[in-house]
Amino acid sequence: MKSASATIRDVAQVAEVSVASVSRALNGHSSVHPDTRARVLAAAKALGYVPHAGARSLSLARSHAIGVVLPDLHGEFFSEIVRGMDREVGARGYHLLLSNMHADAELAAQAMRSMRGRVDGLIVMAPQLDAEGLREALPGGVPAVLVNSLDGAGRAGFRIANAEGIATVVAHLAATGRRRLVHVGGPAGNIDARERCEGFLTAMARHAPDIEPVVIEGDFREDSGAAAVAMLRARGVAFDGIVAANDMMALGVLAALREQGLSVPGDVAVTGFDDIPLARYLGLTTMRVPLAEMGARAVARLIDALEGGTLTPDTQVVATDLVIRTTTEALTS
Amino acid sequence: MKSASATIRDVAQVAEVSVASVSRALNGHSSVHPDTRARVLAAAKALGYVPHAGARSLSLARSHAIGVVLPDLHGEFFSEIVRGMDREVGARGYHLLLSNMHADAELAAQAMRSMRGRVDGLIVMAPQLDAEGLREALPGGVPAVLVNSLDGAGRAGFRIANAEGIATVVAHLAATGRRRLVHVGGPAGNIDARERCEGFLTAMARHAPDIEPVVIEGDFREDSGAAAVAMLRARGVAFDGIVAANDMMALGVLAALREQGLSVPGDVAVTGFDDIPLARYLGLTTMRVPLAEMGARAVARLIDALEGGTLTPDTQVVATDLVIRTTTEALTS
DNA sequence: CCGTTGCCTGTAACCGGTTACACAGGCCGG
DNA sequence: CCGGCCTGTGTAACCGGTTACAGGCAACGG
Repeated sequence: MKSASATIRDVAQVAEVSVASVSRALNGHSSVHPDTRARVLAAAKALGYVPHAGARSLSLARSHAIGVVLPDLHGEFFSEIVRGMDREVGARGYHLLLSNMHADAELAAQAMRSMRGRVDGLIVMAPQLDAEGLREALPGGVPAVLVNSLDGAGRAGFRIANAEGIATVVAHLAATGRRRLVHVGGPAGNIDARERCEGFLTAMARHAPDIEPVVIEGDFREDSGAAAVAMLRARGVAFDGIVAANDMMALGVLAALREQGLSVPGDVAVTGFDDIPLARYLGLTTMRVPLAEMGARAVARLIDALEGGTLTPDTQVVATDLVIRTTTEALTS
Repeated sequence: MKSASATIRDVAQVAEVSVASVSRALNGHSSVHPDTRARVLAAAKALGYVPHAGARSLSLARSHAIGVVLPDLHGEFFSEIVRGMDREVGARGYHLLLSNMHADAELAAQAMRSMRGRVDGLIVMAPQLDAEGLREALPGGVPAVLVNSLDGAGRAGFRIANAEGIATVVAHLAATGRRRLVHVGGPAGNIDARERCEGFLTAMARHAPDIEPVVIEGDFREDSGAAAVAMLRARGVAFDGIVAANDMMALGVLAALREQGLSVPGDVAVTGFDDIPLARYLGLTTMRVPLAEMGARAVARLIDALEGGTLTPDTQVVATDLVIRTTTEALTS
């Protein structure tokens, strides 16, 4: 029981061998005499020796940690992704270093820089950064995988099939007889939000060319879904379906509609996007995005590259699945 | 644009000064001539120099990272706590290093050891470890704050006022006329589960001494809540209230009850514990535990200690609040 | 009996920072 | 003119590991 932790030199002294032998013995090198190894192991145990990971990674130029940069941990969207990463990372003997990033590009760059020498690779989720800001923020020498981010300069990455997903949603709603659709979009500047919005407009042009599509900008949070409904009612817009750009806003929409005495799905159908765990409980029809799987795949790809492979600079698209629940049940008219 | 990152010596060479001056200039020491500082800054920018955090922390014996050890990231319980930690840690310029821990004490110890030299302090959430296992697993030299864990050996910690919380729940149910209560408990060996279970029995002894309290063991996950209901029905147990040891099981209970044609709260009242975000959406009456706040406080306490304060080895109790929603509405008989 | 080989071990350099200490030079007062 | 102080800088040790390289020693063949 000592307060100051033992170093490898302490172990060497107790075992009466050199530090080199201690290092070799503890790392399972073959060229160590069994007797020596035993003495070293005994000394290490007696001293309660634990290798200093920082020193080791400095000398090995390998930290066995990967850094995760994300906008925030609010809501289940990022939580799910991180959960998937955590699982994969644990299975492969790595650690996860979290870093929150503000929207500001300069601070984002700072956050990433502060990880150099601390992690072997980076996973960056920066849906709110433009290509320019992202390229500047990304440090030079570190392998990085981008998730839901604009591809600044040919980096490896993952992105969600947003436009296709929204198109599926619109088609589904059209099939159940809804045509006067409103899209509640995400914040300006967010790449997912933009792709989903554009997908909505494209799909509407095909499925309901005679209808003028309505888009209201939200911020991906619950409140803005409710606010969108309030605005629609205030303006007297007629609608029979609301396509929210994510699940949280859809929940706000649901609550607001019910509060206004509108029935779902009787009067209005509602859809979300992401299929966060919460959606299942509320019967929300949504596009399932394999969030945890995407996180795990990002980690796997990064670690594969770190351990000898190469990081091909292409963007992999993760597909989405329509999950039909009660908020879009067919009208029984 | 170089692949190999520049070191401080490269900067020194370009700026034509010594490494000491570079270090001093970049760290804002006062005893640096303005001209020198300017040359250093220019050279650093030209080379795209970013300090190597690993090397720095080795020499400073300070990593500005704190390690978090937890059982898993499933469910919102730990997610919420981590979110609170993340917020606090970001505000104070630290990083969070995550490490999942298996239930096995030996693996848990391994996980903690692997963090030595990588973090300045540890936050340990190990509700499933007994005092013995925890004491063995905890590394010697690292300051640690325990959250929801048995206090192995006078460590600083936080714990939830579980027994008091459950007592409040039982009292609330009794006040609405429910007396035949069933407790669906958490997994054996989990400290929160045990405290909640004991709290339930104690409270029952006071509020309904004539009733034989029923306890069914679950595992804190949704399925086991449903399984508990199935078992109760199979055994023909009569009950008018179910006190689940956490929210997730309460959700399983709710679903199973409705599937069996029982009305909530008409036939049966249901309560959870934790007040995870999900609970609000489902109208679940529960005890609110300030999870994020607890995470933030744990971090704050640890960092305060790291930065000069001392870590007092006492356990702070976080209080819970009863949140009454629809699953325990009073009977209108 | 000697050279070679293979096994094991120790010395010391290195990873990339920080900083104690020494010291050069300019300025001051005596 | 000289000693002391103050400012700014460089040299080198150190943090705690890993490992290239050199070398000691026993066994072995010629």
